[in-house]
Amino acid sequence: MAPASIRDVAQHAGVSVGTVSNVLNRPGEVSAESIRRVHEAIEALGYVRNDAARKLRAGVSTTVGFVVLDGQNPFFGDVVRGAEDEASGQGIAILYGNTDEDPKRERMYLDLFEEQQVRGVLISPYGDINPRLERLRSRGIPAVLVDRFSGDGRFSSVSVDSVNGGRMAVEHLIATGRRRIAFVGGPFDIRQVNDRLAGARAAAENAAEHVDLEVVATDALTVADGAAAGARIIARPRADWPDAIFAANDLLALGLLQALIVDGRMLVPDEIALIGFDDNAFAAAAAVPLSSMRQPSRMIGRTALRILLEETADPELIPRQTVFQPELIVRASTNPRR
Amino acid sequence: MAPASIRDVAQHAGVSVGTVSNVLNRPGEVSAESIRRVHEAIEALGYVRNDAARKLRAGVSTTVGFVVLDGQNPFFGDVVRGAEDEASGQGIAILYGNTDEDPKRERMYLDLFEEQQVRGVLISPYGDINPRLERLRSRGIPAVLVDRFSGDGRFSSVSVDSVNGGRMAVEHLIATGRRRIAFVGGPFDIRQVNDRLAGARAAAENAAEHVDLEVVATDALTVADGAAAGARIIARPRADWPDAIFAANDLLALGLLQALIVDGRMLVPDEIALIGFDDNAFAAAAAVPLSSMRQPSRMIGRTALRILLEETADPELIPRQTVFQPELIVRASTNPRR
DNA sequence: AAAACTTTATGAATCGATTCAGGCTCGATT
DNA sequence: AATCGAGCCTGAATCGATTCATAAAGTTTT
Repeated sequence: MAPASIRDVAQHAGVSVGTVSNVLNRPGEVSAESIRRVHEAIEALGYVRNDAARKLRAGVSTTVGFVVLDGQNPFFGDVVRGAEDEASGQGIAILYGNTDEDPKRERMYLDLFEEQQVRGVLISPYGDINPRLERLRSRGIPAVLVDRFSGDGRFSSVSVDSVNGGRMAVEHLIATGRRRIAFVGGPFDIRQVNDRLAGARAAAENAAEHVDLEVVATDALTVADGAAAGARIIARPRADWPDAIFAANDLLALGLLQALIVDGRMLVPDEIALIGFDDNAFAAAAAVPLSSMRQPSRMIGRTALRILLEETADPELIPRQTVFQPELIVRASTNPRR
Repeated sequence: MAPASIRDVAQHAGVSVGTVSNVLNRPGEVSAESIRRVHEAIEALGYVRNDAARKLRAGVSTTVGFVVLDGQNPFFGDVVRGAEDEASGQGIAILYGNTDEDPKRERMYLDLFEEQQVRGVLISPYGDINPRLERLRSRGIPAVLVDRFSGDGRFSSVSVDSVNGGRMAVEHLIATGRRRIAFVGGPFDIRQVNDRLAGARAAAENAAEHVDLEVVATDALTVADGAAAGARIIARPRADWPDAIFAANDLLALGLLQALIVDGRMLVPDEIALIGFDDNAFAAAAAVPLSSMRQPSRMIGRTALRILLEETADPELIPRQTVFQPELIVRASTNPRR
């Protein structure tokens, strides 16, 4: 049997289709009696609104697209979760796309979202997609950048102050008595990596005492690259080891932690302190719980979605940049030396 | 300017709307000349198909819903990724919903997916949702269970043989010389936990020599619960420690690893061997790389999506249960004692 | 009691892509 | 020369919810 349509409901309730629609969308303008009968009919027939027809006529969409840079990174998982929390309260579902830093996939998902006429798009962008986003906007689909400051201010964005985060991380290392600090991270064309390094440099230069800051470059922000960097570091003569490492994100830090274990002896934190960035779920869960610069990842997702919905409600809104401050989370990996 | 519709394209190309539609959907029945001109018009006008209208008339959907039990667990992240890989090749997008084991959220997402008339639903179910899924099926929306064997065979499912996995894990511990084994896991109303324990018991009983198997129950499969269980274990007199632990999943194992470190001395693997289940990305990345029973998580997602699409193509297909075998991945955490 | 509002209900028109019965052209067959 | 069929195209009808001009019924004001 074909699923019930609004016409069936109207017939069953003894009212017109217009009234059924009004019950569903503006119950204030309908009598209590009609509401009751319509709901009864809906119940009896198991009626479910056809979202395609609704979208076609009314032009309102109940989905939001989210294009994520790296689905494997728990940080993005948390951001999506935050957006989902905010969305589900409003009956909105999330169309999810993972690009793995592939511009082709990025484009594909934006095309798909345009066909779907989503209500809006959240995106942690990889390539230069301003033109694509402008085009979406011209079709009434706004976009909010996530985890990326919109330099030119053409779109709203929600991000974290990475420069300040880098500064705080290195200041913390200095405060715990370390003076020979290594920054592990890369590639430097990722904005966040650059910013975190800049902050680290600022902290090292402004320190009361002399602080060494060396840079150990990695190819990507992964556990494997972190482990490789760690192996390179401890392959040096012991005298050349740093006494602290600031990793550009927690994945690198986890890799480093793995490399900094020799003969069952954990070098962290007594020989080498270690601090990461993100404070993902696995930072606290590491063998030596990791100090980290917490990004309010869930809040980032919530906020981005909220801004997006505000912009769909009023397309004249001027784009705004929301920047959160990271928070220093101190755990065992940066305990002062014994 | 309103976005171009198929009518605008037809006018611009000097053909009828029917022809444009044919170019898009069955190019074989259209002359080369028409195809050329239609494509030219599409290009010139920046036409994008309106998926809502298409869905309404043709009844075909380009989205698939995926309801996930625990979005924080990297295992599910991988499964989603696998489904996404398979989907994106077919121009299908994934509507993503995370339930966090909340039956209310589960129901909400299924309602949402029904309104959306998704092509089908992938779900790692929590509560008893057979009635809801039957209803979806009666509306032409098939469902495939993920990471859960469909006992009654009413739906297709893709899962992993947890009993066998549990057996293999414990056999491996025995083979490396351990005889006092602890199973850490819970709650036992989660099917997988029960199955893994059953497999573990079988291995212990069938061993050539006598093997002790104790059960340390946890409230959930999280890192925190793992750490708590580990703390309880090493609080005992040393003589009562097990010499190996089989954790019901990797999250627990990571928590255990954290607890099994005393005075900077890592007890794993020399005092206590440790093996997990899932082989998520953080198992290999742990301070002591974790042995684990690998679930082919990405393949699970791919396979589930493929089966789903086959069922949408032919609703008469009989549900089938696909069961993968887990694979033993040996890493340092179960190295033989030195 | 008439006029002026209010409140509520009606149902045809509409959104844009697809479908399909019917029509046109042109070469092949009889 | 008439008939037929293949190939291609046309455009009205359709999917189901929303919107809105119109109307009916009821209430208040004069």
